[in-house]
Amino acid sequence: MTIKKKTKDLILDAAEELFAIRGFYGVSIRQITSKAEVDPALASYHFGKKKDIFEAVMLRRAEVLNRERIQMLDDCIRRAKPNPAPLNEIIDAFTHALLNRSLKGGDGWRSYFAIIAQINNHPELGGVIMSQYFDPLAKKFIAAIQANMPDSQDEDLFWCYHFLSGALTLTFSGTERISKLSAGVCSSSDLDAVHERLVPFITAGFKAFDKQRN
Amino acid sequence: MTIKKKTKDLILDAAEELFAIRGFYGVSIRQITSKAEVDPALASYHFGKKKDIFEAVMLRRAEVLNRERIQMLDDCIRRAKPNPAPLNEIIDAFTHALLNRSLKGGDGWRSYFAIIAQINNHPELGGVIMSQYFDPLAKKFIAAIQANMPDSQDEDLFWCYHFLSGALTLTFSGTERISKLSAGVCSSSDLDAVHERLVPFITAGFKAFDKQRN
DNA sequence: GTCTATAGCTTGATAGAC
DNA sequence: GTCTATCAAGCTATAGAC
Repeated sequence: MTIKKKTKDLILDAAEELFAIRGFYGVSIRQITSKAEVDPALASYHFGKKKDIFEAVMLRRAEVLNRERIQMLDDCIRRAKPNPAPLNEIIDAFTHALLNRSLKGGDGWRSYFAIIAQINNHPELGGVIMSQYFDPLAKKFIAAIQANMPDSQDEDLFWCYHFLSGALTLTFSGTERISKLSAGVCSSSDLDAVHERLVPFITAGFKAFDKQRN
Repeated sequence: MTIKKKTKDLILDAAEELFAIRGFYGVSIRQITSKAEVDPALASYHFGKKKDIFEAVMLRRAEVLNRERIQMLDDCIRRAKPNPAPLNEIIDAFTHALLNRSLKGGDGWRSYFAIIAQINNHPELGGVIMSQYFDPLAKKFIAAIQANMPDSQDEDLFWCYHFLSGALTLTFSGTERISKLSAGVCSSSDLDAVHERLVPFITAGFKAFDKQRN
């Protein structure tokens, strides 16, 4: 039943796990191929340069993720018609697939999100790689929020999106800081707990800029 | 007038700037000493190992920062007595010194905060270094919030703090992503704009978990 | 597709002269 | 405190045999 994994995937799996912990520069090709139990020369044969391995890691899961998120957004817009979709459902559509994969997707997904968290907060790469993979989707979500808050100002909404992005990616980072800070009351890996709190928190934040309601 | 900087500070300045852009592993000791225009051997003479340079960079600005923040918190608590301090003032006390230094503190401070953003989202270091330097202060702020929202649940507050931390540090990261996403409507470096929006956003988020108000 | 072998660098760290 | 010189190790990347 278990089919032997292709070399390419073995390399990507190993690279994903190592990049998540030590970042791009903290990992060597030899460490990757060693963890993948594959010859070092095969990395450049299959991918080319080290940067190409990293981009392949990024790309592999981005597509499936964004497809799910757009699907959820479209669903909640359709359900609400002819009214605009409720704010909390929009936020949930934005975050649900991510939190869910991060919780139940296995180690590969967890590593992937840890990389995303680092990239998003990286001064050079955040504006390039994150934009490349996620801006088209971000624009769709902001448009949906605009439909819900027609009198709001663009600048407010973009900044709110920015805060959402920061809160969300820190959650992915896999830091156990909140466990220590709360003396065990909270656990970083308890993504159900985040699930229940992130959406109301962010929704309330956006609503603070709804001119119609205030 | 201009006093010649000591070698130690030259090294720290250069290291700070380089670590901010490329992370710990992405920077070599030779790159640091070269930028500092100082002999490579002096790095280990003054600091020891590479990790010691990094920790010296972290430590240098943490103390002055936390002193300012605690001062502001104590002030707003004293002003409100005998009532609990208002939520928005507590959040402002938590963020004001950081945003202000990041805006007007010069390049060194900007680099420092970019490092903080990366560390906070780093799976290994976030739970160690951030806790070490900032958890005592975080606990004071959460206690102040608890005084304002006495019926709230601890678990809710810790998670809200976590979201605050993520939103705040992403702002420091210096990514220009929001500039691109908003097609120029917002600019990452316009920290006045953040100043006006972060506090109401986060305050509203916390209030969503205030049992007394809902 | 896989592996051996290796070229050509750069790295962290230090010993020892001044 | 500063600098020269250097070591051993690790690095990316590839050429060429199988």
